[in-house]
Amino acid sequence: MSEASERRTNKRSLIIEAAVEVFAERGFHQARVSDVARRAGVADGTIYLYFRNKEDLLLSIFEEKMDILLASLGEILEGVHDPIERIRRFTHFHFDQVRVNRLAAEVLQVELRLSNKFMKEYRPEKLWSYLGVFGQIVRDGQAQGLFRPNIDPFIAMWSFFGAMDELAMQWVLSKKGDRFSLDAAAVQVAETFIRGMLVDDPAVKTKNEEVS
Amino acid sequence: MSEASERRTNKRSLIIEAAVEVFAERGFHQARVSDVARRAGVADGTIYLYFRNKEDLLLSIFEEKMDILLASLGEILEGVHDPIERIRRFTHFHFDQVRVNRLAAEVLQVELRLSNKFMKEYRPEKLWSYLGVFGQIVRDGQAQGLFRPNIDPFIAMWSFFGAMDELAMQWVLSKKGDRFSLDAAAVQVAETFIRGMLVDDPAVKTKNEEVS
Amino acid sequence: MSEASERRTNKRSLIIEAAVEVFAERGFHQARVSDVARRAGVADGTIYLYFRNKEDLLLSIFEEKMDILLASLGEILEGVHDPIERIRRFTHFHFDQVRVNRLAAEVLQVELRLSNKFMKEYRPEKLWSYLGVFGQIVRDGQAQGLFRPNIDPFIAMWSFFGAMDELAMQWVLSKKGDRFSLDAAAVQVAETFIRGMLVDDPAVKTKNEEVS
Amino acid sequence: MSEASERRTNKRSLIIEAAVEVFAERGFHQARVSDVARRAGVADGTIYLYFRNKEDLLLSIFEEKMDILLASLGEILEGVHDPIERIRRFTHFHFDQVRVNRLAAEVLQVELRLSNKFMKEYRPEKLWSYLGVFGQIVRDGQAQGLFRPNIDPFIAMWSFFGAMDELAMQWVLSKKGDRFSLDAAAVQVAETFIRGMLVDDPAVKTKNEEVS
DNA sequence: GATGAATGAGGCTTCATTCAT
DNA sequence: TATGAATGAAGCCTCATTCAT
Repeated sequence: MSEASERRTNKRSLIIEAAVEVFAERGFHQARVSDVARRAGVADGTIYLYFRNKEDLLLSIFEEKMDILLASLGEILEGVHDPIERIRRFTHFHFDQVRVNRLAAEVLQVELRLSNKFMKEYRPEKLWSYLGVFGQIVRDGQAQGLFRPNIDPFIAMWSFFGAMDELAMQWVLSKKGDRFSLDAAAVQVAETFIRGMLVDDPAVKTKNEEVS
Repeated sequence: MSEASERRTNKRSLIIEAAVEVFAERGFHQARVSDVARRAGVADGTIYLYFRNKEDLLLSIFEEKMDILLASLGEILEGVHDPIERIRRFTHFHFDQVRVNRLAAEVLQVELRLSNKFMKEYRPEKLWSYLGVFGQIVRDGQAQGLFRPNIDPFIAMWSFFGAMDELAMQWVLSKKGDRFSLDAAAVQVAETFIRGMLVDDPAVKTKNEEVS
Repeated sequence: MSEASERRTNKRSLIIEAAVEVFAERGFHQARVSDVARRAGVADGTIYLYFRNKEDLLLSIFEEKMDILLASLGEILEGVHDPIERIRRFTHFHFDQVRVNRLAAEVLQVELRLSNKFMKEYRPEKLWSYLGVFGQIVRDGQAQGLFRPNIDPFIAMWSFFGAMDELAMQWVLSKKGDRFSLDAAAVQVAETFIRGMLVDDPAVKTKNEEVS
Repeated sequence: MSEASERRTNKRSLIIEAAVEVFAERGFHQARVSDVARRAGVADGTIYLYFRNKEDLLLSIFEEKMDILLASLGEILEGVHDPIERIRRFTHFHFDQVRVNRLAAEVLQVELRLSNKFMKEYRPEKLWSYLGVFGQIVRDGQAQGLFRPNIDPFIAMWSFFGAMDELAMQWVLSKKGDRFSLDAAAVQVAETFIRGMLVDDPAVKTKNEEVS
């Protein structure tokens, strides 16, 4: 990477990280662009060299974080072929990310939804890719006779995401995370969805790690 | 005074219904109070005789619709004691409401989240009551030995809600609802969560109505 | 006129007159909308109840003043049928207006031209009506055999306006109007254009009032 | 170094020509300095090596073009002593320039007026020199007994310029120049002003070339 | 209760200009 | 000379809310 493009990347990252912090603290609508600029240590106008407008900055946080998420998810699932195990890893990975990247999670969970553009116009293709991984696991599981064939992978995928997302939201909103642990949430979501999709033949449930 | 004419003169209801339409069309932040006033056929100032401010109007929609929802849910579950059956009825009821009251659903799904106050300060106690019904079903099921004791009802309740909510959101956002039917979603969510929470003993799965 | 509409008209006029003063003093681009508001004794936002934006305010000054100008020109020319006399009256009327309404003239002369919209997009139909009167005088004069038939009324009209306009501009820019008197300008422009358009036959020049 | 390659390396000329184009296309206020830089193929900052600021660039166009205009006008009038013929040549020369250098004309006509500094502070001395030629013609004509002595050369000069300028503006604004030809305008302006200023004695009108 | 004209705070964004390289 | 990334001042406009009628 050349020095020029590195500086460019650095400044962009600087602003993204500042925006994550400021948006998480004050909320997207309450946050002023100049707050983000001050936090990033740049002039107000500099932000507009890297982002079209304030909303683009929010969406860019999403894109940026989803890129990282997608890459990391790939690594986590690499070499794991059993659909059941893949679901467990996916779930734990997702909640781990929420914990590790709490501020970003807060922005994505809470603030991104404030954006009309995001909810109604923006096509979150990166999110679709992310969830598409789950959809494929379901289809693979069905092909292997693990999951019931009348499960609609599309419905499964969105209900799985909705469950995790809502729990993440509740965890983020309860600032202290004191209602429940993310680990407990991960275990319960994974086991519920796995069991919920399994065929009735109990023979397959051999690798169940859950203590029940 | 007939119910129809009462509604006619009931400015508050007029405004609520107008707000539901306008918020659904333009989004909460994009919608102007004067838009709501024009749609309701009242003056801007009149809105402030019934609601403290724009946000109060949004929250009032929520409260109003939740009151109806809570009452209706009570009727639906009345006389039904089997936890499994109660979950099935709850799920179908929820998605039915989304379909029947599509605009209100859109406002609740999409727009309520736009309100900072709602997400960070407002305590949606009506929503908690609504979901608390589910939490109680889980506890009842556990008491009856139907559901695994290590299921955390709190986590179960929010993941259940998140799953339904996200599916409703996807259904609403796909303006034509052509990706999947709400009925299919209702069946799948109910069966997944029921099976997902059941104890391992297969003896209990006698009343499974699902075609699998 | 009802009380309501009168108040509306009054506030609108108040703003127009304030804008004429402020634009004349500071120039259109230098003037702030809040300057106009303060001068008019209204809130900033009130201006936007009557005008779409700052530029619309400038164009509205033009429209408003041209309406008055057009009406007054009609009165001045009423009952005067001789084309030569009509040109003299037109010319004197125009320069009289510049003198009497100096601020408005300054805005129209100097500031209106700052508006790209005016110069390139806006169709100044009121100005065309105003000049059209001159064009008709030329055609009438030609029909009466007074003015040379190869005079193009369109060219005559715009060169006549250009001559008056530039002199008005020079008079306005020389803040003291000390280079020349508007009366002298009126006489000279009128006589130059009249003589410039007359047929060669000297017989017609009987009514020349100019002292030469 | 050939003239072509000199121009190639003469950044100043490159920038001037780029500015003429960009200002003509978008207008002075709408044009961005970076637009001019891009068109000229230089960096934004380079412009400030040759011009103090954006306005200086505009005024430099004016100075540059007026220098050429003044020199050319001198050549055109060289050896022509008859005031009437000099006016004719002046007029045709002016409109020829408008036609030949349409973009520059547009900038001078329309955009120069956009500069507050030009209208209110800047002394367009080159323009005064240009018009001073006309003023001198008038005085010469008066000295020769051709033009009426009560013609004020200052008023004559500005009304002459205003007439030409407004016609040029109308021609430029009617993008196709289809309302009238510049030749017709030149003839009519010249003849109108000549006849308009002549003494009453018809004996002098011997060289009238106009077809009337 | 009802009206709707008036209010006025507040912030996103542009773009001419600078200056370290 | 040349670059172009960075600067940061400055102001138009929106729209929720008020209050005199």
